[in-house]
Amino acid sequence: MPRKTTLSDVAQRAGVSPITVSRALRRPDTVSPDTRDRIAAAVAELGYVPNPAARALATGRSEVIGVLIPSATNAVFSDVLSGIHDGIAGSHFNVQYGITRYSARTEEELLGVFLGQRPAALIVSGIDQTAVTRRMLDQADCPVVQVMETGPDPVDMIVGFSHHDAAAAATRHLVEAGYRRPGFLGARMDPRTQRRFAGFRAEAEAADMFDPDRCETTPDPSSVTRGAALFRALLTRRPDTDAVFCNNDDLALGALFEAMRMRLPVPERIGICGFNDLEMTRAAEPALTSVRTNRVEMGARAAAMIRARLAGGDAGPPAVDLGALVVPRRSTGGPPG
Amino acid sequence: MPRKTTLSDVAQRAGVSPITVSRALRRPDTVSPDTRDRIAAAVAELGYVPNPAARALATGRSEVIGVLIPSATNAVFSDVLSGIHDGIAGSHFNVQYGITRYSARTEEELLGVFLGQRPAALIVSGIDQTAVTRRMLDQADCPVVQVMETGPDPVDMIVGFSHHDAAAAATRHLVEAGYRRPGFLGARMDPRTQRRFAGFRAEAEAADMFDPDRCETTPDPSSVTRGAALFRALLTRRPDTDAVFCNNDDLALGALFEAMRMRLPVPERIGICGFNDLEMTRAAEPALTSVRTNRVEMGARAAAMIRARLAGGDAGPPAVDLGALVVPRRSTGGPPG
DNA sequence: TATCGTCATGACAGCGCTATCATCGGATGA
DNA sequence: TCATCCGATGATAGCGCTGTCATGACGATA
Repeated sequence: MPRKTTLSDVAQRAGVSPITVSRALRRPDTVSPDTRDRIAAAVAELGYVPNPAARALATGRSEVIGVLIPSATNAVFSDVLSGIHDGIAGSHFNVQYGITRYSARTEEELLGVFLGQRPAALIVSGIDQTAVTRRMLDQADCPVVQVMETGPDPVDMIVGFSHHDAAAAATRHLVEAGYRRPGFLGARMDPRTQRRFAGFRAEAEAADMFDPDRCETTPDPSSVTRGAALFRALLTRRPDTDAVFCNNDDLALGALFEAMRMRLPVPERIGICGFNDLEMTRAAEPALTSVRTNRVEMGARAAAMIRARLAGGDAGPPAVDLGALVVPRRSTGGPPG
Repeated sequence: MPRKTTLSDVAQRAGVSPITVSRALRRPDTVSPDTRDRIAAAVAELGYVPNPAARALATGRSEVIGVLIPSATNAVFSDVLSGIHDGIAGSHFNVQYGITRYSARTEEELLGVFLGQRPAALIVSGIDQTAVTRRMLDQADCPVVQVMETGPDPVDMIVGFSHHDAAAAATRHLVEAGYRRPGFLGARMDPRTQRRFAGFRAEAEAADMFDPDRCETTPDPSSVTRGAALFRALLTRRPDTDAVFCNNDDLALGALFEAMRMRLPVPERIGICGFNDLEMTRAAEPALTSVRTNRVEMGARAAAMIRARLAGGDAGPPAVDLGALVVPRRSTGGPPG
């Protein structure tokens, strides 16, 4: 393997000094068009690729955007990641992920690692950081975006939606559809799930329909199988339950299948509402009502805010509420009559 | 923000030279227990975190493992990612992803970027790289692991399974279950999909049951909705089709829902087989037959091979076939009789 | 006792880039 | 005409770390 081409090689080739090449690459307008062209030619001929480590060392700042998410396999977060990737496409930035596995401690550790790299920016999930994490974020001298939620006291910038309000809206939809004995299915019970539960509870209480015995939850991870199990447990304990708000679409799909197995007609005998509006809700039979959250856009917005900030331009408002929309489908068509 | 603590700060605090601290951190056995302890104490007191950029510059080698995958939202790849994360947990390595969007050209570009970072190792998806990509990989002086497939001519190391054989096995299962007019549903039609199709075709032809008119494919991305549409199209054109091998579980789920809408009993009237054995196949009603591929383990193995290689130890065989297993469930219970 | 090898540690230089200040020729204005 | 400014380029130093070689102390060996 031949030695890697360096700035100096390019400089020599173009007949200028290394620093001029550096300038031509980073701020082309500060170099005369003539030399700029010669340098561009030399770069192309030599196939020069800048060494990001050297740049990071000299500037004290890397071009890595650190992203901390609880899980890579949860469709919700991979959508956000996808949006982030869209948002940084065409820039010089790179994305580095850390998976916290829903552990605030792990998040804290990973953040320490990221901070050691002097990241260009940080994206973290949610607003429930430990005190130590919070302090590190406050002191990080780079843009920080919290995603997935809204909240009164962001570290820096925040883009997301209110899980409480979204769940409340879904619950209201169930009530308006004519259901009277709604239940709640939840797994994992992380902070976002808890807020959704709070939204369900608030709205159900407002309609005088809240019954703690109709809330079936587990700290275990969410899955379709778990949704089926929770649904059966709920309907066994409270056979008169006539609707379920599921904390996410996986659970809802499991509930739907279990309802089939139990021969409970959906939506007549029991209504089912999911959360996140994954693609499959549309194609299900019956199609599943769900709550649309703009996850890809969330990631893209976070990336855009970071780019604007780093470019020194106007980054727009520091808090963006992308909202969430109940999408009514047949699974909550209401009881007969 | 106070200046970041450096090696020298730690050295001063511990009363040794910087280079000794460097050694204590990287190869503790080369330093006397006494000084090692003093240095550890100093590191803890000062909260020292090494600067990876400086290390990368000095060694000519970063601690980033570059991973190139077609999509972050496809559950298949996020499982692999998850496995990679498991596999590098506790090491000093970091993972950086590039999303190729199923484009060999994009893969080529991203690889160029990664190579500029002098990664510790590379993980790429599949074996269908462009000539340029292939050359870059051949010349990369770091471990390279191809994942998701097996093949006769790996760049370096490879871990995966034969899509052809896995699809053939699934097709054989359909035949053995008693189905006689099997069809194929495929989307995206990327190289892996094509190989699965080839496996289906080979096995169907062997049983004298191949009919090109029973193959419904689209270059568009895969989704549950798409599965439903392809299923309907196939059953409309060839109403006597009695089983479908779906290229993945999303399509299979869509096919299942569409079969419900069309009132075609599964598995009596039509058998449905998926691919990947995502979690939901178990919970579906009827439960979906699928092909189990060991995606998480694939990522973990790739990471382990890299770690072993970089540690200078025995990395084991350079080609690992993780196999794939047909998991029969009720959706392919066979026609009556 | 002289010699050698080994272990623990240190001095020095340099990885490839950029921040900072310096330089220089030429255009501008009084 | 001379001082002034500006745009384009260069020289220098250093970012924080590690590779390499040097050093010194000590015990083993003959």
